[in-house]
Amino acid sequence: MDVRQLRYFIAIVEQGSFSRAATVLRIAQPALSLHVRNMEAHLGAPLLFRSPKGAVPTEAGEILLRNARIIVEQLAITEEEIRSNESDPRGLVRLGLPGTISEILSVPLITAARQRYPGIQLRIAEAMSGFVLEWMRDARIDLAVIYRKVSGDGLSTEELLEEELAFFGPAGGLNDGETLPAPGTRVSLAGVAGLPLIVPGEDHGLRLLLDHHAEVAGVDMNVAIEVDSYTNIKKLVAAGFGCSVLPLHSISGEVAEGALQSWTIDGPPIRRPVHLACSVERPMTNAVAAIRDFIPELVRDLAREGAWGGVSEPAADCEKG
Amino acid sequence: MDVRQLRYFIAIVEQGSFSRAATVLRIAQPALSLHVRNMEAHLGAPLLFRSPKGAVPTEAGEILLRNARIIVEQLAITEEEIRSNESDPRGLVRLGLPGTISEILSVPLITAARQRYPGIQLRIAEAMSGFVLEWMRDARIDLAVIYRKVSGDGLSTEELLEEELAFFGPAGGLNDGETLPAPGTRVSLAGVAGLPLIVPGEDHGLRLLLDHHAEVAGVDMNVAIEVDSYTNIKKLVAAGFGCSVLPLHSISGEVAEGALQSWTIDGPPIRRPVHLACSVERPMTNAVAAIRDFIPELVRDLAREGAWGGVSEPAADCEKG
DNA sequence: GGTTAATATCGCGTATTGTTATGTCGGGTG
DNA sequence: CACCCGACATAACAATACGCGATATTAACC
Repeated sequence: MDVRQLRYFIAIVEQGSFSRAATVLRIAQPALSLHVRNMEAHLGAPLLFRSPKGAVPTEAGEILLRNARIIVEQLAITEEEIRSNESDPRGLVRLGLPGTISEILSVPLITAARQRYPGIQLRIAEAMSGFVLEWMRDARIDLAVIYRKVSGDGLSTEELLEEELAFFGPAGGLNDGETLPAPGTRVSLAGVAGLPLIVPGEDHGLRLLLDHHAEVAGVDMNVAIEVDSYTNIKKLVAAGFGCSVLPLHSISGEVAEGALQSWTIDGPPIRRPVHLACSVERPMTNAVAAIRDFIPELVRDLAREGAWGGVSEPAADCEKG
Repeated sequence: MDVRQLRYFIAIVEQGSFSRAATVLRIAQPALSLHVRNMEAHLGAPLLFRSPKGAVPTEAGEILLRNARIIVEQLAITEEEIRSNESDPRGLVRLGLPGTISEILSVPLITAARQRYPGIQLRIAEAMSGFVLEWMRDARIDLAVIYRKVSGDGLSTEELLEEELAFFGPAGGLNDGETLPAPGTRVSLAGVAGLPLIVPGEDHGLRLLLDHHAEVAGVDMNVAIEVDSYTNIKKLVAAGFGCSVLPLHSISGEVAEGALQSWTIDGPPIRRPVHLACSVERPMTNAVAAIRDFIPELVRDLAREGAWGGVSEPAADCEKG
């Protein structure tokens, strides 16, 4: 049996007549005769009692009618459910962020997402870029913001922007008396590499980036302290134990407060891309897809407002489907 | 959406692959591609996540799958329900019978019907033929056994048999001393009309029949007592207050017990047809139809066994559908 | 880099579905 | 009582959908 036949049957019973149902259904009356006849043949029982005044359901017809209504209704509900799920996604979205990104993105994202997608529950996990990527591979999170482009391995990334890293030091000068560059001047990598540096450990993306730039520039870095936390790096720098390199936006607060001072690095700027990663091998819930599409928008807005120190809005290259 | 598409979709998900589902469904794989694509276009959402390893449902697909299973199941249940209802009718069947018929038919009918159609509940109402017909018109009963042929008025009748009426009197002779015919002899209507008669009132089918026969034979009936109950007629006759005319079978018990004696009426036999009436304008439940078809069979069997004094098995003429 | 195994696309034949025209049957009406 | 009308049934034909086979495309695997 076919739902179309069920619909037709319901219409006939509701109209009490083949011909009236035909006009309502905008088809010709013989089509209904045929359909009912086929159904009756299929079920081996008369469904409608025809009379010159119209048609009324037989006992079998009553049974069919009762069930047909349920089935047709169920179908409509199903379509509605799917459609509403498309237009108004709901469910949990787990997002992994590195600390510096979280610091600037978490609050705007949560507030904006809650407003735009009330049905979506965001769970943000904060960790270093490497861990975030690992979680992503383990499917412990649905989306990740990381500092590298990843392709293959079931992941796909979309570049959000490129952050420019800034060299910064304590506003009050270094504890060991070494002189810092004059405020507002441009500094060269070679000129500051000799200052005591507070940087993350060697398996960190930022450290690798700095090492790479130092190598290209042919200078040795004077690594004074290795700390695996952006907050602690900033605190140690503010306390005068050395200088460091971090995204501009993550130190702008302390700079404004007068705890830190920063210099623009001369020569090739040290930049790192910020990517949004999503799984390409698992089907994504609509909630995840909504957030995935929402984050780049939000980041663009933040960058435009100047809230994000980064630059360069790249073209999207994340396969979305 | 179409149930066929739902079935196909379920098969694809269960098989985890378009092509495997195609072989299971015994259709070509491109057909499945098309169907899924149509469904996705219709719903405005991807349903399956295709990969070189097969296909898994997306979020929308999961919703659809869950509902599709229910719908397909519901359809199967519906068909099953209708079919089982056809093969094993159940429900209430209200049957109206005149007293003399009930006396012979009720017990065999109830026992036989209960065995053959365990799902059917028989409710037998007993009343004089005229009342039974009235109930039938008021749709207070589904089937009626009556003594006349009825056509039109939304009713249709099937003749079950023709009862032959017998003249009978008290075995011990009449109270007033009038002489009864010799046992075993044939009597003429004219010869017995003068005896005191105990008959039903004038609006009774049996009384009308007797009046008609008396008129045709040109004799006057000596109506001694009018009683509207077959049982009471028999009791009064047995008590010697007069003679009467009733169907042979309804007095055979008392004749055998020696309470009554009966004579065959010479000349044109007094007969009345027994009809089974059913509504032709209301659709009949299968239970009613089953009993309607069952009663003639049973009556035939009873007549064959001799349990029914009637004769003449007519051809069925009741429209059955 | 070729092979394999999966889905997507295309063109065509056929079966299903719907339409128009006509038939049949009952009931109501002059 | 004949007539007409309204309702369902039937038949021949047209449009659409469906399924098939061949082939393209893609990603994974060796």
